[in-house]
Amino acid sequence: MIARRDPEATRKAILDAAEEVFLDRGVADATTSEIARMAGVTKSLIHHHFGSKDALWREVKLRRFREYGDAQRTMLEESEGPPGEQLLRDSMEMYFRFLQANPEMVRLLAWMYLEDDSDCGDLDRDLTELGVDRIRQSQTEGRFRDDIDPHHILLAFLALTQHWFHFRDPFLEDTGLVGPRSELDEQFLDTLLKIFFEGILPRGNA
Amino acid sequence: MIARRDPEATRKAILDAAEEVFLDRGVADATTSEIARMAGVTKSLIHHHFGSKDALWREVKLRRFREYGDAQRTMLEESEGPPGEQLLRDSMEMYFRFLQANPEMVRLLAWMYLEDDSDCGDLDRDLTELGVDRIRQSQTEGRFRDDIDPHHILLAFLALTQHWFHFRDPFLEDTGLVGPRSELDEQFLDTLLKIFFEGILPRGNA
DNA sequence: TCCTTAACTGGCCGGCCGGTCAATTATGCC
DNA sequence: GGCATAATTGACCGGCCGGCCAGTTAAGGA
Repeated sequence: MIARRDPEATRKAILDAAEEVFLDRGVADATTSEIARMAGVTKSLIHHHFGSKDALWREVKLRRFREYGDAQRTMLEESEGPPGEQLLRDSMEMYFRFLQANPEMVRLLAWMYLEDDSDCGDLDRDLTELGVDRIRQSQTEGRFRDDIDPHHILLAFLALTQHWFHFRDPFLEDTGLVGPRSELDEQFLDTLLKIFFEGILPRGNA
Repeated sequence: MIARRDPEATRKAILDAAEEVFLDRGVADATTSEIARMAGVTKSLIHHHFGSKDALWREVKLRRFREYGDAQRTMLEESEGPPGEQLLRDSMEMYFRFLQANPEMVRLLAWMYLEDDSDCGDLDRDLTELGVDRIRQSQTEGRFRDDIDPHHILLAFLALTQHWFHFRDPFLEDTGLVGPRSELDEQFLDTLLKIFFEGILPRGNA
C-alpha cells in the first residue's frame, strides 16, 4: 500500500526524474516542469523540497557521488592484503564493471567537468588518495616500475576505462566493429589490461 | 583599414564569439544576444548569416573539426616512411601538442559527446581509418604486438591524451601536485609514452 | 548613374521558464 | 479530538530568449 503522503518517496521520485533529465539533456536545457511531470508531482513541490533548480542538481550529484565513492571504497577495502599486480588487475576490472553497470556516472562526470564543478571535490579527493597509496605501495615493493608518478598511473587507469564508456558507441560506428555490446566490452577490457600492464611493444625487446 | 561592410569578417566575428560562448557554457545556456554583443553585431545579423542558433552551433563545430582533421591528416602524412615505434611515438607527441595548443577541441568533443552529435561523423571516420591503418601496418611488421585490435590501440592512444587535458586541472587540485602547468604537461607526456609503449610492469619479468 | 542585391538595424512578439504565493489537505503529536 | 506542521496544489508573474519583420544603407555590376 502506498501512503497517500510520503515525503521521502516524493523526494526520491523527484531526484530520480531529475537525474534522468539532467544527465540526458544538461542542466541548462532541462526544465523543472518536465522533471515534475516525469516524477508525477507539481512543479511547486520541487521548490518546496529542494528550493531551486540548482539545488536540485546539486542533490542529484551528491547522491550519485556518494554511491560512487562507497562502491570504490568498498572495492579497495574488500581487497585487502598486499597490493600486487593481481590486485590492481582486479581493481581495474572492478572499476570497469562498475562503469559498465552505471553508465550514468560517466555522463555525470562529463557534465561536471564541463561546468567545472567543485561540489563533490572532497569526496573525490579522498578516493584519489586511497588509490594512489595502493599504487605507491606496489611501487616500493618492486611490483610496479617506480619511475612513474603514482598519480599519473591512477589517471591513466581512469582514462582508459572512462574513455571506453564515453566514446564506445560513436567509436563503434566509426570503426564498423560489430557484435553484442557486452562482448565488445570484454574485448576492450582485455586490451585495456594488456596495454596498461604490458604496453604495446612486443615483450622481450625492451 | 576596416571596410565599413565586410560580410566575411562579420561571419568570422560571429563564429569566434559563438565558439567562445558555446564552448564555455554550452548551447542551451548560451544566448544569441550575448554572442551578438561579444561579436559587436546585432542579434538579427546572426540570423541573417546563419539562420538559427542551432545552425550557428553546427557551423562552429564544422569549422573546428575541419581544422582538427587537417592538422591530424598533415601530421600523419608528413611523417611518411615505414611506421614504427618512433613514428607512433612522434604521432602521439604531436597529438598531445595539438590538444595542448587547442584546449577548445577537448571541450568541443565533450559537448558533442553529451548531445550525441553526429554532425562531424564523416570527418571523424576518415581520420580513424588513417590511424588504424598505420597501427595495423606496424603490427604486421612485428613492431607492435599483434594480439590487440588496432582500433583499441587507437582508442587507448586518444584516451590517455584527451583525458589528461580533460581532467588535468581538477586532478591537480585533488592530488596537490604543483608546478607550472607546462612542466606538468611534460611530465605527464613522459608517463603517457612509458605506459602506452611499455606498460606499468617492470621490464624483464613478463 | 541607377538599380538590384544583400548587409545591417531596432523594435517587437509569442512563448516558456524558474520561481512565488495563497489556499487546501493530510499527518502526527499531545 | 484538536492543533501545529508540513506536504501538496494550481494559478499566476516578471523576465528573457529565439526569432521575425519592416525599413535603411552600403556595395557593385551593367
